[in-house]
Amino acid sequence: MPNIKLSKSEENYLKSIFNLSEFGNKQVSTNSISKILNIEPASVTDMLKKLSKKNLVYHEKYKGSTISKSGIKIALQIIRRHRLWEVFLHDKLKFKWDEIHEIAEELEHVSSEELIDNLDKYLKYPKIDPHGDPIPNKLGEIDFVDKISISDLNINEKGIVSRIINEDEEFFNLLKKLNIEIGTEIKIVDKIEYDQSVEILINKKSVIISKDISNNIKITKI
Amino acid sequence: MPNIKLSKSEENYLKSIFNLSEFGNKQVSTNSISKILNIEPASVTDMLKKLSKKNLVYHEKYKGSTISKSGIKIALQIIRRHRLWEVFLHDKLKFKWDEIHEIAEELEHVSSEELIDNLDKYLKYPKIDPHGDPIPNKLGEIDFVDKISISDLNINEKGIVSRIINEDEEFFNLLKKLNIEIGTEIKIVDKIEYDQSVEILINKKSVIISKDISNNIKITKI
DNA sequence: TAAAGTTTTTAGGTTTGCCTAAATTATTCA
DNA sequence: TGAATAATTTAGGCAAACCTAAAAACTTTA
Repeated sequence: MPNIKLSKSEENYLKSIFNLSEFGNKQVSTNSISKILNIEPASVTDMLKKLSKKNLVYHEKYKGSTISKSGIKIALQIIRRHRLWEVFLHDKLKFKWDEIHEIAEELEHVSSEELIDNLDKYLKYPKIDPHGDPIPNKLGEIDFVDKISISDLNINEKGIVSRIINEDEEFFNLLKKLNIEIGTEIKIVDKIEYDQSVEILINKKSVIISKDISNNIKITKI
Repeated sequence: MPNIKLSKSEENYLKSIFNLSEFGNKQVSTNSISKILNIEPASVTDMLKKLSKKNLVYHEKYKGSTISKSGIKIALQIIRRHRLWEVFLHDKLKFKWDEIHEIAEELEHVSSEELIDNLDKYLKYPKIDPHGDPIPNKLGEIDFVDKISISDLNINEKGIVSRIINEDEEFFNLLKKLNIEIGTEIKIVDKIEYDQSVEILINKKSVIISKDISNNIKITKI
């Protein structure tokens, strides 16, 4: 397969389509891509045609788009680059958890395979990024640890925080206030039926968090 | 001064113009920029107009271009980014001397001031890059060590290799063969009038190098 | 099931950064 | 010094990646 060199735009589209498709399994609407990338639907259609011609997505007029095998492969490489840079920014350059995403968004488009491989080695082949997201290896293989949310636990069950979905600064600050970070152990004290908020125990202190918050915190059951 | 965000192209032009201008002192011809960037003269004219409108260069029709104060400032920041990345690639990621330029050429356009400052700190504020070129600090200040070439030494004088001008792989391989790298001590054995080649002593072995080669190797006299 | 609403596409523009060909200006040198 | 040559600019085009407005196709719902 001739390693096609893609533009930054094309790479961003592929990454978004992959993310929206839930690992290539779902059809993706033109509108959803438009919203995620903040680009008008008409422009998205243009690009879908282009990616379609390159066999990176299948696009059926007025229906939706599916990412192809080779599209997935490329998307995983971009995600790999992104997450490795995040590890570097966080662990080596001491950036805070919520500052790394934007910079990694730029760095991920520097396309030298050797660069990424050497970076990977330098970082000692990390398996997850600072948000707890798994990092694909050189071959695009990725650990699909099917994570559950806090709200999926029952009363008295325990878990370890393993992944934070929302990457906004606001959310980051909230977690800091709650003393929650990756690795934190939590225990479900109570589940409130009314609004599905959850009372949890963190370091022997109990707090009540909303449904929205608990959905954004993935855990490993213990 | 409102921090204008420049495109990759604009940054590359500014960097080239700065380099050709010998630190802002010389007028630069449209043709010389064209040659360095491998872009047709007509396109260079277009860009010069654009940079002129932004007050980054002064451009006089059919005469030449001069880089402005603010142009120099920006150029120095780009050079700073480039050289810091080169140090990172060489020292941390263990890239070879001749592989780093191309990758740094990409990385230098990732424009986060915080990124570069943290990188600088992480690398312990290096003063020179792997080629021996000085790295501007955050303020754009740069050590102007006025280096002399091998050919400037007289017979029996000694020097330490401090900077390699030519960054091509070929030249790199040649230096490897000659056992020359930054820090190597050399002594002038003889200067051949005929073609201005020089006989030098490296690690007790004597070799004759052409004028072109000796011009590309800067040294510090000892 | 047809009208209304939503989604998607088409058509026609814009900007950026490049190109070629031709015109203009500057320089060289006989 | 003026004719040839070289350097530079102008003019007109092109592709990429956006945009808006309008048309077309799908979906919902009364």
